[in-house]
Amino acid sequence: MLQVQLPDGKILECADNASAMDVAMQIGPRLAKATVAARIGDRTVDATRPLTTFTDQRPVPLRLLTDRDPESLDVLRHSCAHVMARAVMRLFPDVSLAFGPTIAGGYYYDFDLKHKLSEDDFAAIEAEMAKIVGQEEPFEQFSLGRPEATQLCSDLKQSLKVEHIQTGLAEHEQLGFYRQGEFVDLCRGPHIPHAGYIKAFKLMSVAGAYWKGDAAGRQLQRVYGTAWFSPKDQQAYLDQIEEARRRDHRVLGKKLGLFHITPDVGQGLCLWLPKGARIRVLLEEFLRNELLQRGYQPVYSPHLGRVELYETSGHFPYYRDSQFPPLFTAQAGGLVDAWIEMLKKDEPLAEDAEARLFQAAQVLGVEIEGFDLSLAKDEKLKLLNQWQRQHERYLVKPMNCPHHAQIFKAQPRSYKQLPLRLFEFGTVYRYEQTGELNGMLRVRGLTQDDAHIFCTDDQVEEEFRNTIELTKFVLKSVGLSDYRVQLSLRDPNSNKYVGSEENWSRAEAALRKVLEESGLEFHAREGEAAFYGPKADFMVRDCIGRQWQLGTVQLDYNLPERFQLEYVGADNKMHRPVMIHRAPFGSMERFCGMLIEHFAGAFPLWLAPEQIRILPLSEKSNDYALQLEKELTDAGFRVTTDLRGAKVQAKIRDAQVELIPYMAVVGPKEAETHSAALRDRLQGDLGAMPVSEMIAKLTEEVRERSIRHVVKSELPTAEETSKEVANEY
RNA sequence: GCUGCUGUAGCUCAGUGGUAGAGCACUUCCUUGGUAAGGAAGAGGUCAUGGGUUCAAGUCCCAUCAGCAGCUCCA
Repeated sequence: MLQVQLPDGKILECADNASAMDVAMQIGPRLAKATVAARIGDRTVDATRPLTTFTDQRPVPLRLLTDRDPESLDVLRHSCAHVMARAVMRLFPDVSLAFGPTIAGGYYYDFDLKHKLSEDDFAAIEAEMAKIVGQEEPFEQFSLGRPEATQLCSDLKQSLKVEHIQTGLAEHEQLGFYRQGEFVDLCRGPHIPHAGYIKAFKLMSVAGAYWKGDAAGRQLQRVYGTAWFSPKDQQAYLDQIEEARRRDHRVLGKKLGLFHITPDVGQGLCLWLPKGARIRVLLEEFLRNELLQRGYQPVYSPHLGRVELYETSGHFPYYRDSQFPPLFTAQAGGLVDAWIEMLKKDEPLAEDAEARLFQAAQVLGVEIEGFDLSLAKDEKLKLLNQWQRQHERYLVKPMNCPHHAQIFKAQPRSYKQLPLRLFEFGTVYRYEQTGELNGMLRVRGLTQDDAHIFCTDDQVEEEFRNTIELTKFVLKSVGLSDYRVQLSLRDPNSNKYVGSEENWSRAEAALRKVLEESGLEFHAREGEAAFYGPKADFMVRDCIGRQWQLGTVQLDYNLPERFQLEYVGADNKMHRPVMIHRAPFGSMERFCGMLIEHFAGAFPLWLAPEQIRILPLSEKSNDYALQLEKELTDAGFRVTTDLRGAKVQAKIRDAQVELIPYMAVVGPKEAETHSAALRDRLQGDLGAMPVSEMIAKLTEEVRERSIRHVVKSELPTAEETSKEVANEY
């Protein structure tokens, strides 16, 4: 007999070869019907295979998973991925399968296929899937040794699977497969008992993807789908996607006149229209006041800096490809620069090509003493670099920190001045890849609410704690309360990082300690750190459950080293300060873009670009309306008056559509009593009230920075999209 | 950067080789109103750009630019 222990501690006696399904049946047929999979320890397993195949532990620690457990959805979706692959294979027999894991909200499967899939194919695939689901065939697991597994995949003409067994799975002695009817797939599982458990599914989109995520590798076609235990759940999911689409900041930004991006200015370069700029100014003023109170000092730095500055900081060599190319004052600068880059590459430059470069350089007035084409590569590089250093080269700044480091260096520093907190809304430019650009969320010119804190080793913890507090305060003020922190640490197996082992360990330990003490939800991730230090990023969830990376705090032991920053300590010796980079908003562009989506364009009163619109009943009341506009403007509000010769209903509708928080309807009655009929965008008519009362009410709402009208997502939010390929080997 | 899709009026879009269209917005006129669209008239286009095929191209082909989705990247 096999002993099984359920979550409530109860022990059941079962047959030696019992499966989770058998256990469920033993408890009750209704439970058995609802059972989808099972959990043994922290592993999700098939409900239909003997428990003894999964564990040697006795009694077996078993938790049955029904369609109500979140883990079950992953199982269902992965099975649905198999169903989809099977359908695709029936329609396109020459298809070669890659991977088909679950992801947040659904699943995908990558195909290598001659036929170019498009959404037009979805109906046929879905129809085939419906047939498969209707047949309710079971998923049957079996294992093979390496040679047999390789042979099987090869017989099935699945070359990608063969490749994967030989490379990615080189360590595995036994390889698992699942069979469903004629469809066999190399797969770790687990799966639902049979396809009939899929009560709702839908193909969502098709896109390109790379084999094993390698941009240099083969391009595959990826079909995304979703699957649910009930059509109702699926509809709720589709509704949420629709809601996200409605909130798209690019659409709202256009509709509400907040910002504009045009190829006439350049890709990824954002124009802030008056109303969008208004929101930004308000946020900047809010933060500036807060920083001044917290002992920060404002600084300004130029948009350009010498290339050498960024060579010193390390940014230029490391990020060269994602920066705008250097600017040269000498005419031939670009040519020499390109020449150097070509020489640096391993493949040798054709001799006549280099001769022509040399000639062109000479035409452009480059004179390099002692240069000869017959010189060794290193010699040539030395002379060309020497020429470059004798001529000015500038970079549009990709980072503010080197400038701020220079401000620190501008005078001798004493420990008494530390911590020195320098802040600037600094605009930086980065040459992001075309495919990455996305409205205001990913741009090529962005303004960071940047600051650098220079402090002693002893102050690091306290300063880091303060920045965490600041970020918490800022997020709270704009009504963002659902967030957690991602602590990004170095990848111990990589050598892309600069700085000593010891500094890294110290920095990582300090961050972890403060985060632990802060009570914030945080999780650590290795390999996500910046090249110069570990960081803590604020991952903020908006009102419909999407996650955004906004504020960031980064520790840096490296830059002070590179810039040779020093201060005089109490011991009259020179010491190296530590630098903390921090930006509670992150970038103004990204933050505002996120806020637009979070509020669906309906900003709270304190941030609304237009707070009140005065609607005169007819032209007869225009004079009073304008008088009221002046009064409200003097009281500090952002007000306009709708003087069009339209009916008040039409004016109301337009103001509603433009998401103006308050309307003030005025007619002869109001003019007589110096009042206004206030209309709340959300609650409707609030009735007439004296102007003084209205000012008091709205002033209070601004002062409190009240947030109303934010919807809360009904759906459980998908856990952050994991990079791991679940369900796959 | 890669793969795929898209580009027609300020906006949203229709137009499948034969005279450039609609709704909204805009302008003017009428209407002077009490909480989500009053009426009429008018103006607005090098059909993204450049080539090509054709008697004829918004429509077919090629290139470029830009946008969208996904991948890859993100100091």
